[in-house]
Amino acid sequence: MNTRTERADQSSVRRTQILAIAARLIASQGYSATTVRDIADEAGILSGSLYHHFSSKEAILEEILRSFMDGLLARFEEIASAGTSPRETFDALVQHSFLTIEREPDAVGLYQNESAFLATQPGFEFLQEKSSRIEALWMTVLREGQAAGAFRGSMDVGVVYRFLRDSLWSTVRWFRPGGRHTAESVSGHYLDLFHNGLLAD
Amino acid sequence: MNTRTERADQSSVRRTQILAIAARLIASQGYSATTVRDIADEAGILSGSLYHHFSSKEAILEEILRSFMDGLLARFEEIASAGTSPRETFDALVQHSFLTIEREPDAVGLYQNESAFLATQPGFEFLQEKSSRIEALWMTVLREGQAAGAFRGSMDVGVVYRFLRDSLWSTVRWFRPGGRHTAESVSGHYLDLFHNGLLAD
Amino acid sequence: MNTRTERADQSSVRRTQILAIAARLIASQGYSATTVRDIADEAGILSGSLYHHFSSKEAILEEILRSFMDGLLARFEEIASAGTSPRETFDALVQHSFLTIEREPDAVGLYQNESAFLATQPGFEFLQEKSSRIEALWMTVLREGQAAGAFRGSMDVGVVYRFLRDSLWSTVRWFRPGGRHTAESVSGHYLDLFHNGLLAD
Amino acid sequence: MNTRTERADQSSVRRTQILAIAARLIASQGYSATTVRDIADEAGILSGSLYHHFSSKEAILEEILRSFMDGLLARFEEIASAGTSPRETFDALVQHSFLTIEREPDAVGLYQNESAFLATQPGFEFLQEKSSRIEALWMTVLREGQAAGAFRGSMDVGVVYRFLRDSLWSTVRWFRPGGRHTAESVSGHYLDLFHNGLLAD
DNA sequence: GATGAATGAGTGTTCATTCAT
DNA sequence: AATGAATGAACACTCATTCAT
Repeated sequence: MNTRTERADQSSVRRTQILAIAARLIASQGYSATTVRDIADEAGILSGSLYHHFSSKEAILEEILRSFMDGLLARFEEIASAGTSPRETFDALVQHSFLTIEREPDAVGLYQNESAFLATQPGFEFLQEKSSRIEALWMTVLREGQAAGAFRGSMDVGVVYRFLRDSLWSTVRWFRPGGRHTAESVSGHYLDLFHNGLLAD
Repeated sequence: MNTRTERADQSSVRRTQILAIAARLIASQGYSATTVRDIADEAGILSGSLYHHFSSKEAILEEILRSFMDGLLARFEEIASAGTSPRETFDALVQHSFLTIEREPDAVGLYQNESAFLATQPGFEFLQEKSSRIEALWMTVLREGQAAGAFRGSMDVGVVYRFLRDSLWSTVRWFRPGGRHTAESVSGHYLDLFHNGLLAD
Repeated sequence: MNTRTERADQSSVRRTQILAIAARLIASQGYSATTVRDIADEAGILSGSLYHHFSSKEAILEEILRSFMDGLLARFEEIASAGTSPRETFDALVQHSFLTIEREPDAVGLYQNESAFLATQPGFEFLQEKSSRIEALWMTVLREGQAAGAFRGSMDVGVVYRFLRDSLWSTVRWFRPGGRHTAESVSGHYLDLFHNGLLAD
Repeated sequence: MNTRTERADQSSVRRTQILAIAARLIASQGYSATTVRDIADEAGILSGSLYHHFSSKEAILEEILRSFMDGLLARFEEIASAGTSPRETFDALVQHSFLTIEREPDAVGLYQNESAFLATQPGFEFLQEKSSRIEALWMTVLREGQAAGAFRGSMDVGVVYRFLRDSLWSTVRWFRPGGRHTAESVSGHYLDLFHNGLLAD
């Protein structure tokens, strides 16, 4: 590996470190309560030095969200196009979601807290677009499941999707890696509840 | 009604107006992105004049959250002590929750966005305390339902509660009064899903 | 005079003070080398307090230039429409210009230093417009003077105007009120030179 | 030519390029509004790399001004000591000045905009000194012209010099090489006006 | 109860400059 | 001769808060 490549890699490493730090702080304090000085302090540099790597505070936020959404959508699309039955696909989508919460809790938390407001802001239109595509993908699975007789046909799929989605992603607030739960165990509880409901019999 | 009472009432009216404005702004933009000037502008006064009504920006936030939590807990306790069956109690709790979202969407939204971070801040310990009591109340209903054979006994009540709670309150993000849904219709969808689950048969 | 009027006047007084301070500093150091702290320091307030009176540093600059240009153009138009002979009008324009330099040397100096660059900047289009109208007004006087046989007909009026204008307004760099020269004496020298030229006979 | 000399020449070429770029940017935007990054960008290098050629931003400015002033004064001295008549000398000084504006508009423009402020700054005393010598040289020509009966004796030579100088050098703001005017044509207009004045007869 | 002027701390960002590589 | 990461000071501007009027 030559010197130029090493340097580019180091640069990439530095950027990635900063993005991780920023994601953590923004996820826990909120975007506007997190200062660039907070981020720089944790990165061990001065706040002005951040601008060597990123053009603005907002650009950091955008990069975190964009790469999170891109990765998530890509993986969801793989799962949806795997040719499995609607119920199997649904279960796999759920399992991957909990895996994502386990692996990237900061990006998930940040998205949960900030995306509603950001989606309307210039430069963040991609949030709307990606989440629409994710919604369409889940809705398709639910509708196909109804058509195939796997899911109850009487439900309003649009409303059900929202209940499922919110219940799933809100998990990030209490399910943190290293605690009592794993992605797998939470997935299990989630699927049991949403498959069968609360009622006995 | 004497002059003193009238004045106190006017003051109270003004306070209530300001609290409503603040709740709306904070719910939509977040606490730290909402300035006291934003609030004052909407109230038609100068920002400094807010301090005749409230001692600080934080005090406004606290008052909104405290009265919201107090009211909610009080009503939940009424419902829980009505002597109905666990399933009836559960359904009533759900219905009242959606009614609360319909009536006080700003307080609910604000609570959803800010409470996680605030709960650890000095002066906001009451958030932790009230929400613990609410949690205990719901958990009791769920456990009693299991004991009575109404709810499936195999579920982890703690995890189920979180799924139920998050799904329910997150509704505030898409169910706004005056839209396609009413508290009643959303309640219906919610109870159908959580009672019976997704799966057919 | 009631309290409200007094206060509005004080406010106006404060603004005027700040504008005068800013004009002086910007005229001597340049706009971008003059900081809002420089201005605030001289005004005896903190830099942030300037924003109670003006929305931005640029707004201060704009207000100085706009009121200067408006006043100058208005007076020039009065002079040009007084019905005097071309030569009398010309002399009066010159005399008023030197009077302006004597009375508002900071605005004149600031205009000399910054207007060329600013004229192309958004929000400062008025500079171009006003100076075009001033140019048209002088050119008319010069052309009428040629037509009337008062001024030599062989000269290129456009070029001559520029020589006259630059020589006149550049005076601000060395003719400061309170020095060896007065507006009247400098006017005399200027008119003698430009009327009769350098050459003897 | 040996390697060392070649290298020094390359270095010299690079320096000259950078000086030309800097002169152009500073002339059009002003010194403090021109960043070292602006200069480096146009030179195709990073801003830090400028410091291999110049010790500071100020050193660039100084070098531009010093070489401009040295060249101008040297040429003026040649003209003044050519033994021609005062009027011929005067005309030659004017002609050379316009030639200088045509050849080095950036240095001239930069000097016009910045020298008044810079002259008082440490490290730029040479500006004062050179311009004093230039002034003395022109004043001598004017006085000798008066003594010889070529120029009118009634004029205040000090004031006249300033009018002549400002009118001449301000030309840089509107006379740019490649436009409608040449140094020669502008010289002609200038000399006609200042020789003979505006008035007919 | 409200104004308007001001404070003082802090915000995101820019800049000339340094230096190991 | 140039890079790229960093510095440290400064910048324009914002904010919650205070207080005399």
